[in-house]
Amino acid sequence: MARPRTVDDDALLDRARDLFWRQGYAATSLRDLTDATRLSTAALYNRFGDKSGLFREVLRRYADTGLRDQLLPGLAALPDPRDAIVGLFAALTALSCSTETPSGCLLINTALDGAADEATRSLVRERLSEVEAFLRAQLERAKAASLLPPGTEPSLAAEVLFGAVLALRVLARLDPDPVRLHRLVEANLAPLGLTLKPGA
Amino acid sequence: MARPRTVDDDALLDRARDLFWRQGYAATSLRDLTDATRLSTAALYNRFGDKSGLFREVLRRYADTGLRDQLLPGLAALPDPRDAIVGLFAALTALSCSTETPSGCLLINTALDGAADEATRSLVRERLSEVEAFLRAQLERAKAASLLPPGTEPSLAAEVLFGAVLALRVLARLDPDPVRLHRLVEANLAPLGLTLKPGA
DNA sequence: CTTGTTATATATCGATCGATCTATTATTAT
DNA sequence: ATAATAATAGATCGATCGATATATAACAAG
Repeated sequence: MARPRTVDDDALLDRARDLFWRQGYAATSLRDLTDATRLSTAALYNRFGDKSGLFREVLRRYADTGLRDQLLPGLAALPDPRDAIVGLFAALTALSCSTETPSGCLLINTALDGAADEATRSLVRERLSEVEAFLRAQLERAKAASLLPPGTEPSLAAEVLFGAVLALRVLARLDPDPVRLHRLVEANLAPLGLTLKPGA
Repeated sequence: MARPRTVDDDALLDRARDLFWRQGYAATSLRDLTDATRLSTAALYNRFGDKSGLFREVLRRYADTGLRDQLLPGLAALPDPRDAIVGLFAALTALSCSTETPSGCLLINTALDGAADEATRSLVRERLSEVEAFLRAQLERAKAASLLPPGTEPSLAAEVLFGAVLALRVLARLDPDPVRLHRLVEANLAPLGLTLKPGA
């Protein structure tokens, strides 16, 4: 019983996401956002309250569509937990090497952005911790099935692999050399007897 | 043959550094900078050209005083290259755990800041690559002296350890838990037979 | 003391920032 | 048809942004 929206949230948030991703939060102006979304500031504020609220919605969608809804559940359903771990790194490496998307990870960029308010930082921590939780769960599955080198501690190994994720995503923005990124990932997977290469 | 400066560059850049470090480049205004330095915008522009020029000078001093001038040369002079590597991680871990300094690394924060111009990004890459070069040099020294596990490739190990540095510094801002940071560093040093603990 | 040079402060520039007010449009429910 | 509701555009708000023009202050060299 109201006027219908001319731009749906998904398309709107995707366009805003690309701006925030490339330029950062502070460097992306309302003017940039209205130009990209073809919507007035009034319309944006009616939906999201303010710029920070829009940004948080962008972050949520970024994390949800990128990880929570698609990638992680699919990987967790794999019979072999080692494939789940390798699959995550394969996806993140491919994303880091892609030229169609801005380099680096929007969540990690935001984690290092000192201008982010506490609500935003909290959201970032929550979503990034889901990645580590995924790794820990798969490593525990793998350990229970004796698929890991003896003495491997799932919780500690998950922290180390999560660190590898952070390094990968930072390096993707710092020096996006696909060869180097692959080398880094392989070196971090090797101690667990894992590799990106499918037939090895 | 000219009017003397009322504030020396070192003190000025230190105060500006703390602002950029905590808030980021875009979120730090000229007003913030003039308040902190007790200098007018005209004086700042006379010295540094513009805000970006001031920021680059801050970055240079940050990298020089933190790494190039003091830490790395002292470590490189140690007789045992393993002590040099461990010493670097000990210093970075202590810095990451300190509450007297803003969390995280200004260079890495800037690397992920999409608003940085190319001159700034180039400076960041150059200074961070010095860290990896240091690690590579020490690992080569160690390999030559047969101080590393057999088969260790210095260049690859340096990339992995540099990744650990990135992860450490990101995690310091994301979740600055000293216990966790130490655990991460130890886990990354262990494969090379190294440890932070001096008597082990 | 004068001249030249540099550092600084004050005042202010136009532009742009995020945000809001008012009015209008498009829809559903009655 | 009419009323109620929500979405949007257009205009504009005061504040603040980075930057600059002008004038003054403090020193060294002659």
